[in-house]
Amino acid sequence: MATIYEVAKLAGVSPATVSRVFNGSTVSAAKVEAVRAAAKRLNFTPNRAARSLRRQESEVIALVIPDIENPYFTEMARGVEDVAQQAGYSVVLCNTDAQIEKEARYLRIAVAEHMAGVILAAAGEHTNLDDILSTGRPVIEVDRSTGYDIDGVVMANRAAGAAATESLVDAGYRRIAFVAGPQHIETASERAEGWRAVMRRRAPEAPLDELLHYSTFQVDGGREVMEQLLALPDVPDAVVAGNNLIGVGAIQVLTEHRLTPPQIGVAVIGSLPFTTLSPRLVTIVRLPARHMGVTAAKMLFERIGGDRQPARTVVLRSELQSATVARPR
Amino acid sequence: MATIYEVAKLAGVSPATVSRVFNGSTVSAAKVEAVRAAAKRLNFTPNRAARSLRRQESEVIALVIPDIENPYFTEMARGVEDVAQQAGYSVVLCNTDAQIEKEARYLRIAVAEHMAGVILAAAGEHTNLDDILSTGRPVIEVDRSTGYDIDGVVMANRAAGAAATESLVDAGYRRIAFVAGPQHIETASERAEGWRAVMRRRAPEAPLDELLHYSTFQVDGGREVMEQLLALPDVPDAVVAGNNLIGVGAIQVLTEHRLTPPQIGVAVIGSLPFTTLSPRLVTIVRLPARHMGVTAAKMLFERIGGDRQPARTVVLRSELQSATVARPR
DNA sequence: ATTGTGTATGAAATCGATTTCGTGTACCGT
DNA sequence: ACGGTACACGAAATCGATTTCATACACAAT
Repeated sequence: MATIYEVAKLAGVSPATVSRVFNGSTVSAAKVEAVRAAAKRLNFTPNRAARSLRRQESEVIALVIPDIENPYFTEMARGVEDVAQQAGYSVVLCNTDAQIEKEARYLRIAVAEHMAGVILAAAGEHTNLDDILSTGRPVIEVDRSTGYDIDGVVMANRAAGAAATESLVDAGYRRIAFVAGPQHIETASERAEGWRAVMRRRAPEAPLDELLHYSTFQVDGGREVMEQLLALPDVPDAVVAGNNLIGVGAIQVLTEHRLTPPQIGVAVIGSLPFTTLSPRLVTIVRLPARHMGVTAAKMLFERIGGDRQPARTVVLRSELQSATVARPR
Repeated sequence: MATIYEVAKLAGVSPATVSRVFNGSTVSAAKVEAVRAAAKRLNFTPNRAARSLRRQESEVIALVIPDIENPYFTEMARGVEDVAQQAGYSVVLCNTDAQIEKEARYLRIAVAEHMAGVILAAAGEHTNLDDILSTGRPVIEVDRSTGYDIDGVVMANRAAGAAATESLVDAGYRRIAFVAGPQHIETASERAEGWRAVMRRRAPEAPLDELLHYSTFQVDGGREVMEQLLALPDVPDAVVAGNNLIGVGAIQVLTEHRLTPPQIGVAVIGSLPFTTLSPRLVTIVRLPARHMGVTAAKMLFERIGGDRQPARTVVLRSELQSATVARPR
């Protein structure tokens, strides 16, 4: 590992000049040439630790997400990664498992490592950003808001919930259950509100309180609630899954019970990238996760670049990827 | 951000003593107490950049994988993350998209950042580890070997390919196609060899050359080859997918053609965590990806801890998660 | 009493890049 | 020709923690 001093000696200049060459300051063409040649010959790469110590900032950003195994978040991570790579930054992926303590630990590390910024999909409702924000480091919230006045990118959750429900109503279903995520997570309750609004308007006879079930945003959560729904005396004729994993769980259970669309209507909020379903049997409301990652990363780099405008929130719209066909009579 | 100097001043000791308190050197009980109190009061966290500059090593490891959106690799990442977190390290996730250039870039960063070590699922066959190994940093290869004499964790690919194939033969299929990944990736060719060996022995009449198809390790690759197979004059009666994503693609196409098991036999090497298939219709040979990550991370930390024994390779066995039922007559 | 063996601790050097400060030179306008 | 401005560039300070080196003291052994 060659240092800037060795390069300087070989090129016959001072270390300061070497630094200037690599950071685009004014250096005469001849010396630039000499430094470049020396650097190449010694296979020089600047020591990032030294740089970030001096600069008080490293070329690393943290992406903090609650579930690394959820394709929704990996798709988002992919978007973040692509933008970061372009900007010459690396991404530290921090999986919090939806636990505040793990999240807090990672946020502390982000500060201690002088990371350039953080993109955060909060683990719960009590995320504390006081410390990190007081250092001036930019934080972008994604998917869920934190209650702080910071930049963010969220999905139009209410609209997504409504679109999913609407599609089932259009197909002729009426007794439509909604399997939401944890009640205290805003993504979950907002999507449920979308469902509720459509139900009130278009299926006013349906007993909403019986049809709404909170769960976890995971496959097992979806399975569990779906089993419960099927055991009900008055089984719903359709179900909206509050996220992709709940959808997977619900459909698994339905398949096991040999109850598949269109016998029962199914709508999922979020994509199912690795399913093997026949398209067009299930309503899928696609959430642009990759785009969310890209947008958040771009905002983050604007802030890193020194942008000081007031905080913004970008709301991304969902898209009907496939719609349930009409219910058989 | 309090520094060690401020803590020292508040505690009435020298910075050296503060450092010693946090790094477990001999300090009198009274001063330990004073330093701890001062540190807590100032909310002191050691500056990682300064530490890694001095120590020539940071508490970060790199996990380099070819496809962050493949659940196989995220499952692995999960295992790595858990072990790293326990050890107090962070994980930088590096997605190479199977491109050597991106991979080389990340490896360069790993060196420049003085990362403590690297876990690498190689992008291709030409990974160059000369530079990073010459720095003495440990590298653990996972899933695919690199040709260097380093620690590694791989799957028993031949056995996995054989088990998948065997299950289909047992179920009564004979004309079993194999959709492999890219020919030059060892994982792909080894699994194909497992298939070939079983076919030779138990279905000697099958035309192996016609039945083996190389593709990409992605959903689209699986779709493409499956379409081709179905267009053949002499359609195979079963298919083995060389990895999870190929399996997804193949099953998607089969579903679209209304050709589902057991009309055609299907075996997949790798899990399909988010499918909604009826269990027991498709053979699934589970690969212990999480365990691979855990094992690799443990090996890495042994090396980071100074272990100098000769390189080891751990081979993990696959497991028959579900077996295709007998072919209908 | 003297030498030896630790232990506790502070002063100062160190890691390697960046950046401030100051000097020297070239070029411009008048 | 002279003051002024800009540029090129080296010396040295700096970022914050770790670590070496040296010192001081306590206690044991001779």
